Amino acid sequence: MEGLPTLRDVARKSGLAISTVSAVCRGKGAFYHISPKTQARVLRIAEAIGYRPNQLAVSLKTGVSRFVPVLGRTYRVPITQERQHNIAQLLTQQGFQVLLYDFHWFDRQEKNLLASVREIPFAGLIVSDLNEPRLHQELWPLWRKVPCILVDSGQPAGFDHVYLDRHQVAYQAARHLLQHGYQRIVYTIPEGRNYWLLNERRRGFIKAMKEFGKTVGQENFVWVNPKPGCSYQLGLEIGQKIIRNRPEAVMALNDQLAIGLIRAFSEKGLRVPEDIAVVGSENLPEGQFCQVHLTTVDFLAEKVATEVVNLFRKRLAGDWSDFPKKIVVSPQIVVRRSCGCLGQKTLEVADEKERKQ
Amino acid sequence: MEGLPTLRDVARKSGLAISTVSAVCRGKGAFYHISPKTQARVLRIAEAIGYRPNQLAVSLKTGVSRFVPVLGRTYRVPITQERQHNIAQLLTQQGFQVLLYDFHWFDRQEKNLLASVREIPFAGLIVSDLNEPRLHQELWPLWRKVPCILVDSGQPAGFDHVYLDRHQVAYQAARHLLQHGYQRIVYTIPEGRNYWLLNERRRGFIKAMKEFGKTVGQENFVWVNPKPGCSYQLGLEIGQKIIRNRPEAVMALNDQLAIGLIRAFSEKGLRVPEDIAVVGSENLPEGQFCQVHLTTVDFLAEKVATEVVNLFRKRLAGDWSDFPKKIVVSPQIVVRRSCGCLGQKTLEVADEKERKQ
DNA sequence: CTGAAAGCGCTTACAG
DNA sequence: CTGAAAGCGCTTACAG
Repeated sequence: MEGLPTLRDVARKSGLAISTVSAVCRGKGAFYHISPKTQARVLRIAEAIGYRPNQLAVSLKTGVSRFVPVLGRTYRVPITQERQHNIAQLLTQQGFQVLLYDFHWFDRQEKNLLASVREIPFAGLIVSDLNEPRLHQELWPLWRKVPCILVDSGQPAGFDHVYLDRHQVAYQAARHLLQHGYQRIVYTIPEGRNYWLLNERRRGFIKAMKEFGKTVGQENFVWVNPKPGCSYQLGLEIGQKIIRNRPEAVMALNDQLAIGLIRAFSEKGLRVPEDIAVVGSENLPEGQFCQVHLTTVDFLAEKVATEVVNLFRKRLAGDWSDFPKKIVVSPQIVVRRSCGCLGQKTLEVADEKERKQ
Repeated sequence: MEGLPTLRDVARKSGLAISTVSAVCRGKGAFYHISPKTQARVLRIAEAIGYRPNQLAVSLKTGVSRFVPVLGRTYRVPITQERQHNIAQLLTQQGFQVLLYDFHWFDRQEKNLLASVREIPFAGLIVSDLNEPRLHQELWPLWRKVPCILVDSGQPAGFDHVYLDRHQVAYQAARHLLQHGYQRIVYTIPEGRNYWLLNERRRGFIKAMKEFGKTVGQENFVWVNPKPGCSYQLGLEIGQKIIRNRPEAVMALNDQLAIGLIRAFSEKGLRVPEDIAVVGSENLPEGQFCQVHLTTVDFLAEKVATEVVNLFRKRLAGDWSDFPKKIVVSPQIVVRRSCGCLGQKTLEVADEKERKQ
């Protein structure tokens, strides 16, 4: 830190007062009627010695911070990485300083994380993937009328929340399968976990099944225990087990798991989608490039990120009129080959027919 | 930011002077002979009103910053994400505030990135994946006797540099193939790029080939154009093309590409490794779980991250005795099934035999 | 048009 | 043991 040029250095070099130089550097030269000649000289000197305002001092003085901690759970989870990346990019491009934290670094010590975050005055907070309601409480001491946007985080009371509609994820996938005549459908779902976004998936699945006159029981779920970075292999393992029960279609928790499933089925001589269909969710790039191109439900990370940052800026601008707000982003099914449909157009026609019957 | 409790609030509540409270909060109570009773009272009050020292003010006053910008190129590149994650975790756990930047956000406007970084006084800098020598120059104005550790970044003059040995990556992979009798080996290498780490790979490849009495020509390279997130499919495409020339073994630029290759070969009825061998590099989790478990060269992201952070802290502690230092981390071959070896032990025996001949 | 002065929240000698 | 004072680098009325 030592030796960075300061406003005083520029003032001394230019023979002007600090306040004059400050005004020019902030672009307020015209406002203070400082002559263009003087302004140009100041700017030239500042440039020459490499002066940049010290944001720490600026923040301290003005009480306005540009720091935005972005907390999430991204380790080896491509879809959350993608979203986090998009959020950070938007914030950075808009002049914020992004402090990135991963819950994975703290391992059940989220309090340490939050304590560390509290030491720097921030413009606001973005918190993703916080499913445990008890942790929502922890956020309160951090949060004093400064924007705090939760993302994909259960049902936080008294917080703005932007999330991707998991009910729709499951509903769209199941409906798509049912429309194509698949009857015995199973859904791979993490076991022993019970958070809201997951329940939403279950509910969406059940709703679609009911609409097609089917009941849902234990036999429609396959309990899995996903670990970061290993979804693909989990799909392989689960796929081998599932085969015994001969379902007609599988809804995978995510794309990597789906790709693993497809692999497992092929190895056992089953054809996808003729013998068994697979639908993923997330829409990662690899889904376009596996052996059977994956039909999946796009999580629209970029759209979610945009909504998050827009809401964040709205709050920062002082508009709390609709607080607390829920923004629900609807996912979008992407039809490729893994469930035997013929393309979106054809699908819609089939859909129409079905309704008329 | 408004309304955060300050030292003054604690002082007023406790009826003590600000400096006394400050001493206690910094754990310097004993040093100043402040009575335990007083200390306990101060701490209790601070806790009660949720006081935390404002790091911006602390930095400004002491001239010591805990901010560490970590720059890199991680978008949809699992291996750099892994390394970045490890570095950020170590730094955060050691009390630094990590500012994460991705070159991808700036798209040829790295100057904007650096300008933004310069506005906050930092403890030091970690810069990864900066292969263009012209950009090394840009770092100089940022860097005034504050640690700046480059990672996997070409051959920066006058900077500390920690990198994974790409020469070894290619050498180990090629040698492994040659030891198993594979003759016609091709290496998939990005085309139209010419940076040092890539050249190191070429050199390592050539060295191994020479050691086995083989010459290397254009026919030993397959030029590819990798895009983030699409390596898997690139492998599929390239695999289909490569088949025409019937090589016996392929060294893939990375694991995802390797997995794609294996897929492509299988689809054409070639058996891996009986008909054609594939070696990856990076050692991502998925390599353990693809159809043929991938033999690959581990990039040891965690080890690299540890070296980076250790060197960073050494510099921060004022020890510049060995500056500028190069730390070269050697990768490690991970033998699985995709090149037909029988396991590390057997391999080494084969190796010995070969040398004796 | 320009400059002197106060103060953001803290730490650090230094005086009592 | 405790407190008054200066100052980190900046911004912002306000006086000239």
